[in-house]
Order: sequence, then structure tokens, then C-alpha cells
Amino acid sequence: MAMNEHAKPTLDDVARAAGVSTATVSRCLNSPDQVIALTRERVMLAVERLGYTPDFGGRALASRRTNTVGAIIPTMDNAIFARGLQSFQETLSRFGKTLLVASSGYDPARERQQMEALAGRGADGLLLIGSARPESSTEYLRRRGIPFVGAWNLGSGDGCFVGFDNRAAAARLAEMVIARGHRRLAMIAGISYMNDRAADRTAGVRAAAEAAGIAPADLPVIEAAYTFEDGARAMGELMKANPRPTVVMCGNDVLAVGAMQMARELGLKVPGDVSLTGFDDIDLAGVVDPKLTTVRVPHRRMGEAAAEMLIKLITKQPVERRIEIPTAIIERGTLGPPRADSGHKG
Amino acid sequence: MAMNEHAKPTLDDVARAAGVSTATVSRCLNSPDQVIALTRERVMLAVERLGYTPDFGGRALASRRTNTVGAIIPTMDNAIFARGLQSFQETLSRFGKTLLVASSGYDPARERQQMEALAGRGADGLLLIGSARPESSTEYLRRRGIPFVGAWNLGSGDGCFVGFDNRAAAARLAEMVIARGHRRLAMIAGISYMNDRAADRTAGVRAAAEAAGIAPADLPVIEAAYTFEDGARAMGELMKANPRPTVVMCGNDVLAVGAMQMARELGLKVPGDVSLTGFDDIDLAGVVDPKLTTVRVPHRRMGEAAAEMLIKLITKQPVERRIEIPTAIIERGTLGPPRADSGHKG
DNA sequence: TATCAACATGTAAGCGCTTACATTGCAATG
DNA sequence: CATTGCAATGTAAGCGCTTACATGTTGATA
Repeated sequence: MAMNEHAKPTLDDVARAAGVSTATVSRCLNSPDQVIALTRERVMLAVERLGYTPDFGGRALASRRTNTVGAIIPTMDNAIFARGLQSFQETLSRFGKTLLVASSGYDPARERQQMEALAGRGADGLLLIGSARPESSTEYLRRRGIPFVGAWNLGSGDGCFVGFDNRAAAARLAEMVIARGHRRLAMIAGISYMNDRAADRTAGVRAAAEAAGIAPADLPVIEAAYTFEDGARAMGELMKANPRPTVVMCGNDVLAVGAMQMARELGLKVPGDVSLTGFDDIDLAGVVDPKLTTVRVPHRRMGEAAAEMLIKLITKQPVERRIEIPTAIIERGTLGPPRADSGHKG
Repeated sequence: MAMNEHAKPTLDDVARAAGVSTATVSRCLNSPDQVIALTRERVMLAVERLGYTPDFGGRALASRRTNTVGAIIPTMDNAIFARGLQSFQETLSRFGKTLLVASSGYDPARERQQMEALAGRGADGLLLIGSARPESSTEYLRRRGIPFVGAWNLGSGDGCFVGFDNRAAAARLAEMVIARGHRRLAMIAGISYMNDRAADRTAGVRAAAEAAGIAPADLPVIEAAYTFEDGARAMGELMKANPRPTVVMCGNDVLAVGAMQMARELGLKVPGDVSLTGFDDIDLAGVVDPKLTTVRVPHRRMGEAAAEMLIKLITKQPVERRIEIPTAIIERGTLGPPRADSGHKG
């Protein structure tokens, strides 16, 4: 009996079932206080009984707003963005907005494609990661009047950003490493193509090394995808050098843990034979042995701030266009002094 | 000049700009071969120039299909589902479908809410995790005629499933543990409320223990959320017992790694003083020292199979209603024999 | 009792798109 | 040359919803 029509029920069906007009049903759903309690009950009962859910498309079409915001992150395969995104979405939902997440696989073309998909789905605003993307992509968003904020770094252009200074943070860490006595550094960097965070971190380390008078030959850099495996592989490569680097600075914690694993396999003690640093301070960093010396990024705060900024942009409130989130160096177990015998080239 | 109207362009705008009817523009976008090349070029140029993207709502409304499927996973905060979801979406996109992901936080009410959100957004089908949910939720989907498949386990009801036998896999692992000589087991289980995977794994271990004549008192079970921290806390709790368990079986790898960290803090060697097992074989398992003995779940294959099944359901092709993905025990470093002196109660 | 708020509800016009159907133009055919 | 068939394009009717506006109902007031 309930199964009268096997199609998905529409507003009309509900209206008929409740003996009211579609307008009344719509009001019950959107501004219940405009409808008298008795009617409302009748309507809600019908809604319940028919298993009615409003059609988003119709609703968006008619009301010209979606209460949806989109986020395009490079990858979901990885804890880096998970934490920040979580608080981003929590903040959003406090404002009654829904989050749609898409991933680009670090590919600008796919990022653009996802922009169009989200725009088409009516996203009121977008969260993007970083600022390295073709001019045409941002131009597209501007044309459509879709506000967006970049996160995870501070952009250089004229957009809105909530992030931190990857370059400065990496430089500070490198300075500390050098202050510990290291002169032969190496770096396992993230892949810098269209990834300003990775590029900035590398640049920071390079700058600090140069400032300390370290020759570029004493700072080999290998770029690796953010996986344990690639980190391990790069580490294997770096450890072939003679003399070996006394410290390997990694573009993020995942790489560092992969490197650590390889060090273990090669019979190298960390930090006795080789020191290691990470970046991000994801949970993982505190769970390996020894724990990772790394840079903490307050992901939750960043996600929250990004959500607030985006909402302000959407509602056309004034915003501070650039919010910097401070980072902190977390000293744990993987950074020690260089080996006593390793100061001299062999 | 390009900025003539600052509103988002519509099909109409494009049609006017190209000097054709809306129908022709629509055809250019959806079945280009029905339009002669010359016209098509003119239209595409206008599309490009105006920065037009079709409005998803309008399109869904008019064509009554969305080419969208939804997935509701308990959490994104965690690598467990990432891998499987990734291949799920890759397979989907090979069939021209878009994936919308939502998370429930292991809460059936929020899962239901997300079902409605996705249904409203026009999802043609849904991927759900497991089978533990109120009857009313599945009833809702059936009423709306939205096909769904459960993954990560084999359901008992009459739905469609792609998964593995959590109970049997856990039991097999426990049998192996017991065969190694362990008699004092403990378990850090996932929280079983509305989580059939966690419940099944616990049940499997319990059954194996019982079959081996191990007293329930020699199998304490603590439930913990899937975080390093909670795993560590539970481990701390379990290690207070006297005599201590000689092995702690964990509901997943994250818990096991947390437990391992706590063991280290307590000065207990793994597996010398206490053995550990995990479940899932996520990347993490191969990266800690010693590496985790665990159960491998072929997540990629599962995601792929789930996508294929769902597509068949959507297109009303016949399907095998239950696909079992085999699991394998991966023996690595965290499971050893019990301590020599630990066979006797103190 | 007539009048008028104030409120509850109904009516109907689109929102941007797809698509069945109608129209047009043109080449091939009788 | 009239006819036919086909390919390319146009016309217009909705898809399910919101909302401005119209209408009806009530109770208080003059």
C-alpha cells in the first residue's frame, strides 16, 4: 500500500497526499514557522510516509543557491590534508553548508576539470590547495564569480590565503640542523611541479644552506612522490654517496618515515649514523621510533580559518586577505649531531 | 569587454552568442556528432569565450539522470578506506560516473542524513560500508529505488555485498597465534556499536580462543576508537594485568601501531615481551619496526569489484549478489612465541 | 455589523536544461 | 520538375522546486 508508486516522490506527491499546495509543503521544509502547526504535522507525516527527500537540482535551480562549498585537494590517499579538511568541513557545517570534496592528483588539468564540475554543481565557493595553477583556472573562477581561498601556503598573487610560510619554516629547520653541526645535508623533496608547498620547502632549505656557506654539491636533492616507498627509494639513492650526508631533510613526514625504514634496512642508526627531519607533524610522526623531528602545522586551525574566510567571501563581508598560521619546530628523536668521523671527507 | 555580464552564463547566452538555438548548444555538449562541424566550432568558441559550464541542477532536472554515485564511509581520517575508495572511484570514472563522498562518523543517524543528501543530489547508486544499520535506512533507499552495495564485509541480509569474511580472517589469525603457543591473549578491538567489521573480528578471535579451550578471563577485550592514541591507551590498560597477556591482537593496524608505541614506552620488547597483531595491512604496517604481522585485505580489488557491481545494479544487469574477496595472513615481525617464563601464572 | 489587519494558504511563473517533435534545406530519385 | 528522405537545426514542453503575489480566513476593532 505504501508502495503505490515506485518512483521517487516529488513535492507534488507530498502536497497531494497532505491535501495542501506545493507551496505549503515547500514552506514546511524551508521555513516551518510560516505554517500553522496542524498543517505542518500533516505535511511532515506525508513526507515521512512517502520517504520524500527534496530534489537538490530542482531546489538549486529554483532558489539559485546551493549552500554547498567545494574543496579540491591533491590527494585523499594521504593524511596530510585529512585533518585540515575535517575541521574545514566541521566549521562549514556549523554555518549550514555542505562540503563536496574532489581530488586532482596534483594535476592542474584535472584540478580545472574538478573546478568546472563543482561550479556546475553550484558550489558557492571553493577551497584550493596552494597557489600554483594556470592563470586560466583562477580566471575561470573569477568569471563565474565563485570566490575561493588557497590554503596550506601563502600565495603571492592577489587571491585570498590561509596558510603558513613553507619556505621560512623549512629554512628555520635547516638552520637548526646546521647549528647542530651538520655540513653535509641532503634532501628528499616533494615533487615541485605545480606544488608550491614542495617547492617552497626545498627553496627554504637551499637558502639556509647557502647562507651557511654550504656548497650546492653538499646539498643533493631528490624529488619523490609522497609515499613511504618513494621516500625509501630516494633514501637508498642518497646513502650511496661517499661521503654520505649526515642528515637527510624530508619534504614531509611520510617521506621521512620511508627514509627511516630504508635506513634501518641499510643498517644505519637514526640519528646515530644519519639524522632525519620531516614536515607536517602528522600522527605518524609521533609513532615511529625514534619519533620524528619535524615542523608542526596547525591543520585544524588552518581548516577553521579557511572556512571562516570562505564564508565571509561568499557573503561578501570584508576579509583579511591573507592569514598566516604559525608553525613550530618539534624536536624529537631523529635529529642528532653528525657522526664524529663524518666531518672529514674520505 | 569579455566581462559584459558578470553573472554566470547560461545555455541561452551561449546560444545567442553563437547564433543558434539552445537545442543545438545542448547537442554540441552532449552528442557532438549530431551537429555539423562548422556549427559545432562556432558553439564551442562561444562556450570558451563566455566561460560557460553547464548547470548540473538544470541538467539533472531535465535529463533525469546524474551519472553520479555516492559513497558514505565512516571516516576519512584514516587510511582504512582511502585505498579502496580510490580504486572504487577510478573504476567509476572509467564508466563516466562521478563519485560523491560523505562521511558518517560511525553514526547511523548521520549516515541516514547523508543518504538523504546524496539521494537529493541525485546519486544513481550508493556505496555503503558494512551492513550494520537500521532497517529504516535501507528501506528508505529501496523506496527511492536507489541501488546500493555494502563493502568491507559480507552482509547477512538480502543486500548486495563485496567484501571479506572478517570473522573467519580474525579466527584464522587467532588460531595461528594460539598455534605459536600463546594461551593468554588480549584484544584491542574496534568499537563494535554499529560496526559489523569490528564486531566480527572480535567474534572471530573469541571463537578461536574458545575452540582452543582458552578461558574468557584469558581473553580480555578493550574496545577503542581507531586512533594511535586510543590504541596506546588500551595497551597501557592491558599491560597492567598480572600475569600479562603474551599477545595482544588488535582490531586494525592503527590500533596495533598505537599499542606498539605504548609497549615501547613501557619498556616492553615486541615481540620478545609481548606479541602484537594488526588487521588491514595498510602501508603503515610495513613501516614500523618490527613490521606488523597482520591480515591483508585487497582493498583495490574490493573497490573495483564494488564499482562494477554497483554499475550493474544501476543499469539493471544481473549481478552476483555477494562477492567474497580473499584475505591473507601476512607474517612479519610482531608475532613471536610467548615469553619462556610467561606460561605460568605468577 | 462592517472594516481591516494579520496570518495561513494557494496560484502560477520561472530557474537552466534536455528532448520529442516540427521544420528547413538539400541531394538524390522517379 | 515534383517527390522523397535524410541530416541539421529550431520550437517548446516540461523536469521539481521556490517565491512573489493573490486569495481566503480569522478575530479584533470601530
